[in-house]
Amino acid sequence: MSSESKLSISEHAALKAAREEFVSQWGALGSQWGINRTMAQIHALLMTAHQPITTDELMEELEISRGNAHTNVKELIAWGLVRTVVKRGERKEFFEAEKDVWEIARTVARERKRREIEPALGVLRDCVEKSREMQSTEAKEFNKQMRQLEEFVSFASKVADQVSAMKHGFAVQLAAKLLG
Amino acid sequence: MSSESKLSISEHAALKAAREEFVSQWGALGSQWGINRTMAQIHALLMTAHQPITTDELMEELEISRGNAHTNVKELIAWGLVRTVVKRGERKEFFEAEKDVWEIARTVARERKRREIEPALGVLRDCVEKSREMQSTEAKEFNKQMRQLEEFVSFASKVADQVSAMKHGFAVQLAAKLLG
DNA sequence: TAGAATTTTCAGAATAAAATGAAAACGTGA
DNA sequence: TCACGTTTTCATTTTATTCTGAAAATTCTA
Repeated sequence: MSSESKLSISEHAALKAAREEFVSQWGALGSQWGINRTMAQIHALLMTAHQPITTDELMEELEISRGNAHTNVKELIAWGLVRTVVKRGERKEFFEAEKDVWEIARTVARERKRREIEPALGVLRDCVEKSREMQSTEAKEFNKQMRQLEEFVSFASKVADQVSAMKHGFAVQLAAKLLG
Repeated sequence: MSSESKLSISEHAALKAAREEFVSQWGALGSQWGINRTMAQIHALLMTAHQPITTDELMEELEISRGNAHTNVKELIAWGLVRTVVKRGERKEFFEAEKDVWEIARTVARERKRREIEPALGVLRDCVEKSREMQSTEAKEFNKQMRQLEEFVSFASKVADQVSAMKHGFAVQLAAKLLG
């Protein structure tokens, strides 16, 4: 065995270890957000895969059941972060993740806006509306607080729109500006 | 009973209802994030309170136990969103929330950076480091992906810094610009 | 410093979320 | 249409999180 192939072997093992570290840590971080651990792990695995992966491979890599793998892959597809790939001559479905980080950011911005910001805006607008005509000091304070919160969440909503409409190049520019 | 005081009474009830709606919905929204329902509800209650509130009042308003109220108030204090108020002649502690929305945003930006962004950056830097010298195509792909993610999370970190250093007035300007 | 008021802790109970695995449904080629 | 490989569903189990309530610790007052 040549020294080069020895290197290859240890490098292969080290890469596998690094990737496993990423998958596992990313899963832990995900659950600190509202994201379920398995979903985050599957996403991490697919983001760092060099080729599309089947449900069976996910099950094996993460040591999870078929139902779990299936549900979470479908959830990632619903988010728009993963897509199905059909390979000719193969009956199984393969999955691959979007790898472009800015594309991922845009997708997440769009989805979080839809799932989190918009419902919050609804609640706030409702509260503003309900307390609009009230006369007491307390009611006026409440109305003011609700209006301020609404204004802020509305701002967040616009930011999400801007981000999700942002072209890759412009994002890089903006990043450079901010980081410089 | 004058018509004015009748109005007051129904207005009072309507305000109470609106506030309860806000507290309950805000709690539900919070749990969609990584935030526990009770903590979000306490925060909502304190944000819309016209005066500081005791643990016993929280317990009564939200129908929760002392332990629960205590733990979550302390957690809000740890986030920097709530502070203790001592009233002369009172042995009980009172709590009040920061009400300025931009101040809240700055605090949340600072804390989320510390709790979520920085650990993520740690993981990514570790993965970049570990795969830096590897030779195989797969390893190079992995390293590239990790570098791109690191760059992005680093950007998010800078944004968080900017926001948490932002003066109130500047935030309003920026908002106007973006909303216009 | 006793003792009363208040805060804090934490073991156990209750609840919510996630995972399993097997059955059902689906789709395809013979 | 049948048989087989695959995907999907979902009742049940497991795990994780949150909550309770009472005891312990702390703080204040007289």
